[in-house]
Amino acid sequence: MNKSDFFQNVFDVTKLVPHGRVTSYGAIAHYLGAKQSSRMVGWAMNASHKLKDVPAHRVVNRNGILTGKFHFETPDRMKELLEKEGVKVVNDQIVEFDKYFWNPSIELEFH
DNA sequence: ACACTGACCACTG
DNA sequence: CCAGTGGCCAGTG
Repeated sequence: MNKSDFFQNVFDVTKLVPHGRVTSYGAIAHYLGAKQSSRMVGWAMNASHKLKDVPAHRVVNRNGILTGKFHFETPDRMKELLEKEGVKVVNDQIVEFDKYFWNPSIELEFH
């Protein structure tokens, strides 16, 4: 996997996050075999602004905090999108994050 | 070419 | 337990 593939894979995995579920930067990085490149996942999200079909709002940090909210059109946009999908957000943090967490390393595992 | 910055995370002492 | 730190690497000045 080369570098540009990494970015593309980040987008692909993000698109696979089911409606009403969320995942984390680290989980995506880990799934792609680069768990220490979670920062790059965030960077990829930044680049995903142009691609409108990437649900960047379903990607938060490992604590379920909406760290990327200020990169949306408005700071409340991310929360609105999540709550529209049934995910509760209080104080910029996802309530019962464990319940909604979608781990690609498990869900997309090949058997 | 160099230094610094991130929408982060796991490890260490 | 918590603060510090190293790793990752594309972009920017």
